Amino acid sequence: MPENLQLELQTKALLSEAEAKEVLSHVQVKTLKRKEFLLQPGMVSQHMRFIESGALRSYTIEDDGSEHTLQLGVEGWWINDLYSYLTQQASRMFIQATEPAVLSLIPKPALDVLLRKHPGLSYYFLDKFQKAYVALQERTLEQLGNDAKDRYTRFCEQYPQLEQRFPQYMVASYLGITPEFLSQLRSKFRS
Amino acid sequence: MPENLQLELQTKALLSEAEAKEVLSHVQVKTLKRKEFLLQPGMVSQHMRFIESGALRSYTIEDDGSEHTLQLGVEGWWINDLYSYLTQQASRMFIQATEPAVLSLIPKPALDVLLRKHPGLSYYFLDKFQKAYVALQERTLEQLGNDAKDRYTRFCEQYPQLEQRFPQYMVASYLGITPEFLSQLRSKFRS
DNA sequence: TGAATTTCTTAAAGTAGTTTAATTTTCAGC
DNA sequence: GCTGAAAATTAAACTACTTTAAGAAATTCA
Repeated sequence: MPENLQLELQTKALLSEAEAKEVLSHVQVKTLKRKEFLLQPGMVSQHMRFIESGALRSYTIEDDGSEHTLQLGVEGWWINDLYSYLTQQASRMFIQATEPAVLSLIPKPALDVLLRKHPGLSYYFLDKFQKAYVALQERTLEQLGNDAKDRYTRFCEQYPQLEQRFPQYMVASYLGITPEFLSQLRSKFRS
Repeated sequence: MPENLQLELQTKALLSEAEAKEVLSHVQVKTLKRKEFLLQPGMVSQHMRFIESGALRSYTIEDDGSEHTLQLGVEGWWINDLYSYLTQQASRMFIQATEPAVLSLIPKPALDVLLRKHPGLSYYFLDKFQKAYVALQERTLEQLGNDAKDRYTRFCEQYPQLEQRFPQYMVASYLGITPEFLSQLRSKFRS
């Protein structure tokens, strides 16, 4: 079933078919209905999670009830609370399916062993982790320096597939603006 | 000379005195005058950099001339462009001394070897890296969710030593507001 | 297919933060 | 201790974004 993960491992992590199959032998497949949760506050993230199909969002809820979107992800992406996964501490995040989704989960203990065994896999995850860090740094600088219109246009350029796929209010929450203001921006943008 | 680094390695990375001395044998000491640069755009970060004494700031300059502060650091902290260091790509950042400073530099090739040799050192840097990631994530959520006043008060709580030590306009640029507005916030805060 | 729910839009009034500009204060370095 | 430069303050006018509210459009799933 985890065909997309196998493809990813062979083409991106440069594993042989046999190596990829070995990784897949540890994988649990998880199916989520729309609105179902993959992770909730208080839980510890026990797996690396690859999206085979569907779409998910990770977000926090503040004391005042406001939601802040950390990540939007679709098939072919990894989604996780890396903090909770790496430190094995309780998460403060929700990860929820925004469309029916199928995920491949690699349990941390199994992955830790596999990483030592297959250098290609280590490099792949090291690279993913570095890219996650850099993307976060970019986002921090973006928020410091640019107004909402610029942030939105760059978001559309950078992630054209996401802008179509997620409700506007989630995109607004990712960008740090209200859905009403995003709606205004979009209508100005069209004319 | 690198006494603070030795202390850090022995108490935080839990290295023996002999191990710490081995690390120190690879260290270059660099002295910076106020306003001197440790890193500039286009350069590749070749070292892990520990602040023995003094204070530094890392920041970018946008096309429109505006500055955005990524990190403020004082003695006992590490400061770097991790992206450039890890990927060995050209940096887009400035790192500048805001006070006369002394740094201990560990060249990347030497550190890569040391990390394999001393597990304590690996765990120490893995932990540092995870914390850097988490701090960045916190900052992203902070900026999405809180207004300037809240961000400033939390900054003061979290880093009381920094608020005193750096010019206000750098703190403002770290928080993503103008120095004028930070000045207003501060005067409201006092009364 | 149709009803219920969720999402999006529009607009007016309000607010948080910026800009500009002039003045004062602080501080580095001789 | 002086001096020039850098940093901080203040205030008024302005703008980007939020809030509130109400109606329209789209989507889900029974």
